Amino acid sequence: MAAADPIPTEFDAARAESESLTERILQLREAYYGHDTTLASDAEYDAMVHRLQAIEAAWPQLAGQDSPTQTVGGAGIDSTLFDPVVHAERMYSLDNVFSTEEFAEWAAKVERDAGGPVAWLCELKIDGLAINLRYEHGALTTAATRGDGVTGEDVTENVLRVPGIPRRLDGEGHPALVEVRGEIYFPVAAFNALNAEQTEAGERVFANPRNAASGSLRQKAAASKSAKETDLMRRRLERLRMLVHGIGAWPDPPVASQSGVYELLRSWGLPTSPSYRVESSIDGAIAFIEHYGEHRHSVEHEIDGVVVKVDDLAMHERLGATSRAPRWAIAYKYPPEQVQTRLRGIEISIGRTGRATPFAVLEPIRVAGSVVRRATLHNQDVVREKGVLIGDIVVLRKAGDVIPEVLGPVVDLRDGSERAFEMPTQCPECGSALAPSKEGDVDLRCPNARACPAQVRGRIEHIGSRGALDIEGLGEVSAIALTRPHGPLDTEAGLFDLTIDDLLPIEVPRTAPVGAEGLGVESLGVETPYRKVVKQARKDSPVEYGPSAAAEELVAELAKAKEKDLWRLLVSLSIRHVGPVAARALATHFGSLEAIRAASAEALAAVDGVGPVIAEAIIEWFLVDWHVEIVDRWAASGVRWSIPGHPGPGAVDEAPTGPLAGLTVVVTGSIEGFTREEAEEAVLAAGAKSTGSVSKRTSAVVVGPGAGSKEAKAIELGIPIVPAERFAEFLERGTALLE
DNA sequence: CACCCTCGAGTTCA
DNA sequence: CTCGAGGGTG
Repeated sequence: MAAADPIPTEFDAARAESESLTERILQLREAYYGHDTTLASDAEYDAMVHRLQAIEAAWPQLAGQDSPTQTVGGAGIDSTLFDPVVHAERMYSLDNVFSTEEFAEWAAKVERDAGGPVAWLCELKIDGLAINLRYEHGALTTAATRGDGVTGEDVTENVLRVPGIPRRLDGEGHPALVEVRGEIYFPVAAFNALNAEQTEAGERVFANPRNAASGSLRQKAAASKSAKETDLMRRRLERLRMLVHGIGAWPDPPVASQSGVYELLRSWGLPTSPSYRVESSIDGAIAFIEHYGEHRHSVEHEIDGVVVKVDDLAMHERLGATSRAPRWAIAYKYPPEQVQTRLRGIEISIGRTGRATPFAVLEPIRVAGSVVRRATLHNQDVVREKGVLIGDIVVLRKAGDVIPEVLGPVVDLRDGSERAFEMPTQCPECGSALAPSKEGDVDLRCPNARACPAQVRGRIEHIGSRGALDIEGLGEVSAIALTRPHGPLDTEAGLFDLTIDDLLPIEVPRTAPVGAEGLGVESLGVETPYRKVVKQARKDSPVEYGPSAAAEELVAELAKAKEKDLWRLLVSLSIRHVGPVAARALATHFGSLEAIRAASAEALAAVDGVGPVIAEAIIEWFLVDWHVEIVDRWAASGVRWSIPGHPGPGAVDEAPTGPLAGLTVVVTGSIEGFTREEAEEAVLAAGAKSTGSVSKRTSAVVVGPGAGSKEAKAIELGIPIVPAERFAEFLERGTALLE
């Protein structure tokens, strides 16, 4: 259940502090502006605002539109730019809850006050900018921002450019005065496009759609601006949308419920949300909250929560409001998917191919359910494009809810101490000079493929990985252990010669617990993953050691790996551009490594899926002595470099046969009775190609539980979907099943 | 010359 | 799982 992300206890403290700060700040502000008195020094006031900003940076769900941080400084009312508008009726903000338990408590209290069950109107809380439209006798007279709830800014001129907002209401008999409240927002797609354009133009990106909407609406047309600038501004406004969700300043509307209000607004030609629902129970409302918690991305705009309102308008009257917020509505806030945190530094990691990849070292922060401390920055160009400086507060999100991604800096929070990242010139692991592998390449590489510890470690880990030899017990941890200084391996050449005796002495320093790095805790000792105490007769007699289960397993798995498929062995050589697909094509065509080695560039490039570049990469690979040594030593250890019974190069007709011949199939989600690997093997065995991404060339997508974006993509492209239960049937009958 | 695909990489959790 | 980069294909 995505809705009730477990909230750490610090959250409650942060929330309490932000509430008391908000109250204090608003009091001081009122005293200052309203009564011309000062209850605190400017410095004290500033300190409070800063503290609140810091809390909101760490807990963005606490930063609502009505927070004093949103209405002071930066985004606040600036009378020099926009005329103030006093709302005919105050624009309230909403109280927030952050868990379903809290929501249930609130709702139960409302039902007690109401004396019985209540109908709940549930709607999506859009991450946009609250706007008040004032209609007099059916004609739009002003559009204003929320401001502090009492006074906002006149942004009529800009709002008129937002599509879908009528200047005149449809129908007849409109009240002399009515205020229509709603949210102006950027649809996610338009927001992404806008940020892409900003990046391209060398301008700063917007941290979120709300800032973008606010920035766009608060642009000022000026005679000083060029026609081009004015045009740009218009285009931006035309990408905005509005949804309305309330009325004000109309004492006796001719409807009895909030949902009735929406129908009325819709009949007037105003844009209302298509996704609201009236639920007859608290559980129903919770189900709505949970549903959209899991489908936050299936609507066109960002959702930061759900608003639940009592549907009956008479009840609104009865329940009334506190000084800030009505008692008949509440905002349920989802845990944020975008947060801000400090970029402590940018470091370089060296991959198995020697590629130097910069990654962000972040102040640890919780995003979408896990604590993130690092995020990849891909390469120098990406660092530059994102415009992040070391020391910046950056916006972070989880792309696809999994991979942390730095979106960009919060420029407003810079204090001048930030510094630019400079790409190092030396490999952090072996000190070699980094250089592009060929002219004009963006990526820098460590040239020391043979001895750079990072590269050797990476290659050995790769050999054990699922896409290569799939060796149980050979993952990241054992790759580190095996390649430590004075460890048994200095390249992968000796991998299959490893014996239990080689493994026994391996010692790995115990890693410091998270958070204790650099605290001078040096005496953590070592771990001995491959040996265990067998016996010790008496306390003072010598200890006898024997191999641990991990050691036995690794040796046994290595022995098994020697006879795995030729294509897997090929993949494990880390030849550039030779992954599972190219390796399969090469293996079936040539049948043995010897045949591949003997082949000319033309012969290699003639294989389907192999072109001149891959061919060249293979030929060059075999020209390196220590590469050949890997092949020879593995062969001497019993590695089978050929497909038994293969008739020889080019002899195998590659035209696939079988029920799925000629199809391209994608498998996603979990399929009962198959691992992912097995399912893909089965697809291949049936004569189809198995690929990882859905495109218009895909023939069918096999969808099991847990499928994500790929299923959506398939539906979007109209590609046939095979449910997991019918997978076996599909393998036998092929396309016949699809008709 | 598009467009699609594969490769390579980073990250985090169960 | 997602992205960028760059190779391969129609």
